[in-house]
Formats: sequence, structure tokens, C-alpha cells
Amino acid sequence: MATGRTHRPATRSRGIPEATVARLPLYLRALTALSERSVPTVSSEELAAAAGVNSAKLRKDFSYLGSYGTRGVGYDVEYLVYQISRELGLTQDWPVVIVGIGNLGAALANYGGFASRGFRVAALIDADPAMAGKPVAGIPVQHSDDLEKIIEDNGVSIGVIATPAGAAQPVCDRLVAAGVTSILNFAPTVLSVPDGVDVRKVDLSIELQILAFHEQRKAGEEAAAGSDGAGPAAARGVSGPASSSTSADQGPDGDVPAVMPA
Amino acid sequence: MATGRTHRPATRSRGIPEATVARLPLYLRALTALSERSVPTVSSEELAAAAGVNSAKLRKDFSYLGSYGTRGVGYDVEYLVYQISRELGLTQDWPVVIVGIGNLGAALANYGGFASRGFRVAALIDADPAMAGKPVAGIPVQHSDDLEKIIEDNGVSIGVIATPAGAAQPVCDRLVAAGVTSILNFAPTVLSVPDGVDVRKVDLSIELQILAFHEQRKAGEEAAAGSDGAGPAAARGVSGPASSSTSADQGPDGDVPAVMPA
DNA sequence: CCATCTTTGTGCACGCGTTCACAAAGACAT
DNA sequence: ATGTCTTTGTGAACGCGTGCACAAAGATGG
Repeated sequence: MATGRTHRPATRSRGIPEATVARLPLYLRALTALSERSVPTVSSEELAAAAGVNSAKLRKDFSYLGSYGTRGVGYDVEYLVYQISRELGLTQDWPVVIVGIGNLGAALANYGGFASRGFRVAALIDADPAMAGKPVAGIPVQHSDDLEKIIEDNGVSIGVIATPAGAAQPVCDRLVAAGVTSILNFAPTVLSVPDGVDVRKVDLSIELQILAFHEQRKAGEEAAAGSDGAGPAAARGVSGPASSSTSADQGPDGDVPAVMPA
Repeated sequence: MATGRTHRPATRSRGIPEATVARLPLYLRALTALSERSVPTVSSEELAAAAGVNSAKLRKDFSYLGSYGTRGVGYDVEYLVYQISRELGLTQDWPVVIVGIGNLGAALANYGGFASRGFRVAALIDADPAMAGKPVAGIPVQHSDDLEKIIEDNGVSIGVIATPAGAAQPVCDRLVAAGVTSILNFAPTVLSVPDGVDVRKVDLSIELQILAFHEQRKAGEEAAAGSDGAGPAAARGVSGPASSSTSADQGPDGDVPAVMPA
């Protein structure tokens, strides 16, 4: 029982590096766009630009899948779309349940990106009895009492958790016990799962904090160096780390202690 | 003008490795929980377990910030909370705009995680004139015509893009031109930004595809090895890559070509 | 059939991130 | 004051990911 291992530590899955797997959807998206414009072939250079990566990296990524290109020409768009789709497992149907139909859960249910590419929202589950039966995105919400039955009846192996933080771990445990082996977690908590279960997390708060770090660093450098005058951002009121100014201790979430320590 | 560089290639920001920065919010969250329970000190082992990481990694991460621990005892919770908050720039106020108030944008506006830890939703912006003035999460939506003025008046340097894919790049360009230097992108597109602008992307579709890849691999291994009988998941109907079965060619989004190539 | 040109596929080197293992440091009891 | 015990902080080794640079491969034109 490993605690909170987020996603495969270093286990190269069948020869394809994890970093490559993470980029395949990007390539697939770019290729799909080309396919819709009926572009027959594409060079690694062009495709790399569309996907926002280095062309050498892209070629190396594709080399893990096999030699699907033609030297002097490039890659056959349709063929590559098929190969990547197959490699990612998108040629089969993946029923998905979303647990926690609040603002975020409802948004996810309505999100078109789910429906495309083999993913199908099989059920929406919420703990609130008042929600039961209400249709969200055309799908009636079911009560969490029936979670296990829903998972088993639909053969669901991928679960999306969009509950409040406190409910996430219990929901996760029930999903796993019912047979779910892949979880996409939107709740701001570290999930603990048994071996063999994959967890990927999407955490808005963390992403913002990372951006804030770089933003602060940029502001600091800008103040240290001479006034570069790069656009209207230079006149921003970010002067230093000590500008707690107006709203310092407002904490609507019970966070933000920010107290001076001993 | 670098195309589509997602987040700092390898530029170590002021000595703190990028990987460490990405984990600091995790530590901060765990520490905040401890702080609320009035736990005075915590060891690297305990905190690492709470954050779901290796204890050696945690100690090394903290060593980049300085020597804030006491040997034989552990770390002072309050002190660490303060230090990490300061390092991440959370002791100052970060006004944020959300552009694109659809299902997702509205969910983000309502998300409590934004309000906490120094982030403040300064404005909601949408291109639909019918939305203008409507309050979402208590904040009136403003029309995108006023985007530049809103950015400048509020001193916004962090923008969140929750528009459809097609609108993302133009919106991004306008945000950057108006002075935004950090962008959190929820639209399924690769954004092209000038140097000095940070982009982080959150892409549900990509996360799901990565999970599907591992799910497929697990199913394949399970089929190859003898029946392990590990729980009810073993009896799942995922037999092989060729089980396109019932709903093979339903494509509600204009995707999923899945055609056999030449 | 041959020369040329384009583009792939990859060997190689380098740097970052992770993990181990241990010495140094401080708390605590006697 | 001294010894013991806990826990930090870090040197070192290793593995993964990235990018360069080039040889091999095939298309194309004469």
C-alpha cells in the first residue's frame, strides 16, 4: 500500500517513456486538426511547431512507436492518427463516471472534450439526495449509494473525482474497491491508493501558486535590474514581498495563516 | 518569439529547481492542515507522508529554501508555513481575471481554492454581450471589449483562459499585450507567447488519454499473465485492443477518425 | 541509372531530478 | 557534562529526458 504515489514513479511502460506518453495526446490533437484540413503528410518540423515541441523530441517520441515516417517526405497524417489513437487505447470505448456534481462536476459533464476520443460519461454520481434524478448535461444524476452497482454494471475503470476535499478519499476508496483502476482527481487532496491504481491530479490552486512564484521572481528581477520598460506591465504595483497592504487577513476558506513565526 | 514553450525549459529560477517549486504548494497544504490542528512541529517523514512524497526529496526541497529544521525534532509548522508562503509569493495579493465564463469559467469563479492564499478574482470577462452585467459567483461579468482597461485598472498579471479552443490564442495575445505575464490555460490549444510570459496548461482530455494508455496497458498485461484474480476488476470486459464492439464510430465532436490507413 | 536533396531515425553527451546513505547537529536523560 | 538517540542536511551515484548532429534512407529530377 504505497501512500500517495501520483503517477508511475519511473516504470517505463512497455518501452514507451512516460514523458512521451504525456505528449502523444498533444501530437494527436495537432494531427487531428491537420486531418480535418485534409493535409496528407506532415514533416516532423511542422508537426512539432503545431504541438509546441522540439522536432528532435517529436521524432524520438515517434521512434518509440515504430518507424512510421518516410524519409524525405514526412509522416502520413491519417496513418499516424490511427497509430497514436491505438497506442493510447482510444480505439476502444472508455466509460467514465464523474463523482461530485457541483459546479466543477457539472462543467466537466458538459465538457465536450470528454465525449470525443472514446470517452463516454457513463454516469454522474452525487451524495446529495436532492440532486438524484436531476439531469445534468442530459444525464440523470444518481445517488452515491449506488456507486458500486453503477461501476460494475457499466464496466467502468476510469473515475473522475470532483468532490470537496474531505469526501475525496472515501469516494476514492469506494471507487477502487468497486474495480476502478484509474482516477482523475480534481479535489485538492493527496489520494492514497493501492498499487496498480493510477491517479492523476488536476489542481488549480497549485498551478496558480506556481505561476505566482514565477511572477514574484520576475517582479524581483525587474526591480533589481534597470527599468526595462517592457510594456505596460513595468508600472505594476508589485514592489516587494512585504506589500501585504489592504486585504491581508481575509480567509474565506480557513487558510492563509501568514502569521509571523517565532 | 518562442512557439508554445509551456513552462520554463530548464531555467533554474533563483536556485530553486522547478520540480521543487511544483511541490511547495503540496507541502504548504499539508502544513496548513497541521497548523489548523495546532500541531507545533512535524518531522520530514510525517510531512512527506502527508504530502505523498519521499522524505529525502522533501528534505532536499526544503534545503533549497534554507535550514529551517531542527535536528532531532523536525520542522516548526508555523514557521514553515510562513517561509513557503513567502517563497511562493503568497504573502502578497494577486488579482486574477478569468476570461470565458462558460460552464468551466463559472465553476472556476465559484471555486473556493481561488479565493484562498492571496488570489483574488478581480474580474470575469466574456465575449457574449448577453452575459455582461450578469453576476457569477457574486461578480458581474464584463464584456471583453474592456479587457485591456480591466487588466490595467486592476494591475492584473495573472490571467485564466477558459474560453473555447478557437478563442484562446486571440484572448491570450490581448492579455499579454495588456501586461499579463502569467497564464493558466484551460483551453485545449497550444498557446504561443513571447519570452518572459509563463503559461501553464490544464487539459482534462490529455489527462484522460494518459490514464487510458495505462489502463490499456494494465488490461493487456492482465490478459497476458494468468488470471491474478485481484478483486472484481479481473472480470471486466476489457479483453484486448481489438474490442471495438458496440459503439465504435460515434463521434459527437468531429473527432475520432479511427480509419484504417493505407 | 545516377546525383542530389530532403527528412527521418538515432547514437551520444549533458543536465536535471531522485534516491541512498551517512555524517553532523541538536535534544534529552542521567 | 557526557552519552545516547533522533532527525536533519547533503555528498554522491544513478537514471531519465532532452537536444545536437549526423548517417541512412528514400524521393525526385535529369
